[in-house]
Amino acid sequence: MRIVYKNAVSLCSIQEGRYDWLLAHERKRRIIDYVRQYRTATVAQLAQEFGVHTATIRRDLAEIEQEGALKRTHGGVIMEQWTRNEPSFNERANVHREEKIRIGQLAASLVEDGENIIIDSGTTTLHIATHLIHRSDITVITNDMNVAVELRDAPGIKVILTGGELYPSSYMLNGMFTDHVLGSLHVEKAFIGTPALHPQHGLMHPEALLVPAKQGMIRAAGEIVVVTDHSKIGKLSLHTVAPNSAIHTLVTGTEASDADIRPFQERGITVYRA
Amino acid sequence: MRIVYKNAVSLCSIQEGRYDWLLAHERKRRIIDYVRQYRTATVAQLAQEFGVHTATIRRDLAEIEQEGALKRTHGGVIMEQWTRNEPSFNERANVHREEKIRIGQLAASLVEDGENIIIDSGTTTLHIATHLIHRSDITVITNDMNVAVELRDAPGIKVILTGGELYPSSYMLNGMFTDHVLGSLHVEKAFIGTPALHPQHGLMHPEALLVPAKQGMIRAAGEIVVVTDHSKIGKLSLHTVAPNSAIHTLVTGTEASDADIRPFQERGITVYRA
DNA sequence: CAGATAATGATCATTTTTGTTCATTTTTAT
DNA sequence: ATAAAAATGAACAAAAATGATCATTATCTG
Repeated sequence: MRIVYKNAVSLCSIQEGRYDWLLAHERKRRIIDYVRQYRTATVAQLAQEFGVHTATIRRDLAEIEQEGALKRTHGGVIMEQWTRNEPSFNERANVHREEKIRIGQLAASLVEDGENIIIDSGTTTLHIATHLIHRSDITVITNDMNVAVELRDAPGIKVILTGGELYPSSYMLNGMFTDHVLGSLHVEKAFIGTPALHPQHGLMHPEALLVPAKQGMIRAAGEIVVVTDHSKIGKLSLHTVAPNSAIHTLVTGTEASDADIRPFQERGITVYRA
Repeated sequence: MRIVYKNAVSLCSIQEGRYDWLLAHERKRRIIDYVRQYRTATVAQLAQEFGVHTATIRRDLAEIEQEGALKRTHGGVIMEQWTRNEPSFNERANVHREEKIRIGQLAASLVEDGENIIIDSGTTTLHIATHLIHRSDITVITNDMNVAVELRDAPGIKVILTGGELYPSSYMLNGMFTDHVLGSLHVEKAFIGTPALHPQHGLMHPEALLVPAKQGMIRAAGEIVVVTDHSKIGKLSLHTVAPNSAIHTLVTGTEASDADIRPFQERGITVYRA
């Protein structure tokens, strides 16, 4: 951001039409935006960002905290968190965590500004959401409350949660309403996670209840991107969600071997290893 | 447009060449447009933009504020909408917290095993969910992710989240999908929270976007239970969500006076003070 | 065209906001 | 645990914005 001090008076200093000193009110609003984007900020950072004294930032933060939007700490502010973490969820998330983060980052880079996308429920797909926070003009449809919460404060992102029944002890929505919402939408891309991806049988899943939602996502999207860590490749499971011919792109980790991915490449699927 | 000849022409006005010869009224209209576009503006910005003295802008702003279109602040103006910030969730949750807990507990006791109920989004209604955790054989439909998460691990409770768009910086779902889901359900009871309950006008709400969801909940339920702390009783707001005749039961706190609740009792509404 | 009326610009005392300093508290490193 | 470093809040000074007043300019009316 370009900072122009108030007392630097130049009559015709309209440069690219943006005036760069802020109303106190606007500054407070932007502080909130800033912290929502980056989750945390120091007083010094904010003072520099907005070109004001740290005392001013402290005064602003005191007011903002009073309003309840953010939580102050020594040295800065953080977002008031929704951390009611499920142990089993965390456990799953920590298996191949590094790989999943890389996959999420790469998958997020496949999303272009202005697109509407579907993000499936899952630990890997959640990392896609995390990497979309700073993006703008994107609509995300998801059946995962974690994804929704992750993107809740992202100013450039509109979040639509499919309705449905809360799958026991998870943050995932399923059932008739989910299917109905997905059936009435069309998006550019769908990012689908999976516990089993087989060279012959394609996308598979052990739980029949969850199959229709995934199939609905696949039907609703023009391009299907499957994201999964390397350990799921080659696995079999009970139900076939979709054949490999429905998949356009596969994002996995560098841990996946050439042999793992070759069958998919041969079927015309673009494979990325993050 | 009327032409006004001025002899004092500022350099910037020549360069800009757009806003030089404006009638006062036209200028005011454009100020409003400008602020609508940029969300905020400083007096200095506007003075430069329209080539008039800051005192003139101040006079304009005073009138505009009088008319209610914009909100003045020190140094400039902002859009009213952004000032009249609904207090954040955390802030609201802490106002009358004890009373809301009592209301939630009493309201929860109105739910019988085996029933299907709707729980509206809100801080008071969230306490209803909290008091339902140990109950069994209850289906809860809600448009609030907080309610859903609260009941996520309750073994005896099935949770259905309506779909919809995530209302910015909240945990509330709204929009077409919400309305559709609510339109296809019927439940025994709906627990509705409200920021304004008026003896004559009934259930009111300041935000038009959120009205259809509440109306959908009311239509979907056989019995309407309004839960609200005493401070909301007697308040007016912009939109009428439902007349008092639609309400069957009102749960509020002991803080509510006899005079507060009498009008509702006279209309046949059962009133509980928790 | 002259005078009335309204709008604008300039000045200044007052109020609000921001910057500075410093004693105190909290965090970090030893 | 103790000392050094950093952050904080409070008090005060400086700067900027405001409202009121009054002079000036532009438009309207007869």
